[in-house]
Amino acid sequence: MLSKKTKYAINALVYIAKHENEQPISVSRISLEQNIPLKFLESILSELKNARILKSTRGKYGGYSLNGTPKEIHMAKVTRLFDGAIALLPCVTYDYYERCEECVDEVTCGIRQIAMEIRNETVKRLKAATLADIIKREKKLSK
Amino acid sequence: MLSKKTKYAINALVYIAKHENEQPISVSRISLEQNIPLKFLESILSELKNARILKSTRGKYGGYSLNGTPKEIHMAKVTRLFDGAIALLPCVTYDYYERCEECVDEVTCGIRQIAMEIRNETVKRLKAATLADIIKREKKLSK
DNA sequence: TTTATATCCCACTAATTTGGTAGGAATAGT
DNA sequence: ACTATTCCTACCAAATTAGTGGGATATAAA
Repeated sequence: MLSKKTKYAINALVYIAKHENEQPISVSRISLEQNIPLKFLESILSELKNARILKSTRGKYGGYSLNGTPKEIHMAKVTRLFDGAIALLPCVTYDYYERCEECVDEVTCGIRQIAMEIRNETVKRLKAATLADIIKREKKLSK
Repeated sequence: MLSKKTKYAINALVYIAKHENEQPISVSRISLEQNIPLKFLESILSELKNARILKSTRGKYGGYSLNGTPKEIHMAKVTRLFDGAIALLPCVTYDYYERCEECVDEVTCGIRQIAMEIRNETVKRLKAATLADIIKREKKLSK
């Protein structure tokens, strides 16, 4: 399951992407429109900024805007940022590799391949899920 | 990520399946061979029994044996039992359906379809990952 | 220069989940 | 009776998740 943090982050990003012409957008506005607790959202957007997914402008009329196009920002990156590895096992991740403690022999582990196949599929689809793609899907659905 | 409970469960099931001719197998033996804390394993096998994945024999020379063939028992069932829903969002699960609190409108949600596609793929592969399949893969890998 | 509106930053907390442990009752084979 | 087993209930510690609070800092406009 995606954490609330990740879901909030995606909702906020989609909102910002939808209002690209009005950027930057303040935390308080997103909080109101998307029903996300203000201070929590603040910390989320700050993390997104540190990860260079968003950029910020301080002071009056400041706020956040996308650091990149809606086609470049995708769910895999956001998910990894907040929820860590996407794979089912720590031993089949790029970014967060670790041995399985429980594992007697990694090389002959029967579920490792399976976990790897699932990860590949999942990452592929999450990378394809860019903000642009999500917005396109939403438009199609609201027709 | 799979929880330790799920991984322990799968390891234990694979072990039992591998020793089908010597069944029933005691908790203490599996605990020793698979390096799983005894009391924790006890509770895991008990849950597997309540879910009718294992069956038990009490008393001396008792233990656990598979309730079904190694081809019938698969990772999807075990994962769901211990970790709950497999999907990324609560609104795209069969067994554990719940609205996303964060969601403004489920029908036009752009990431719901994506989550559904990923779930379908993942469940398909986890269902294919039967004990028989896992053991076959292990044999292949140890050659 | 003051004021209003922003982000930034650091510390704290409450609730939930995860990964166990402890102790003893019930059961069955020898 | 003895011994090895599952069964059952309660408890517990650590980690993670989902936040909150308070104030410093920056910037545009009046």
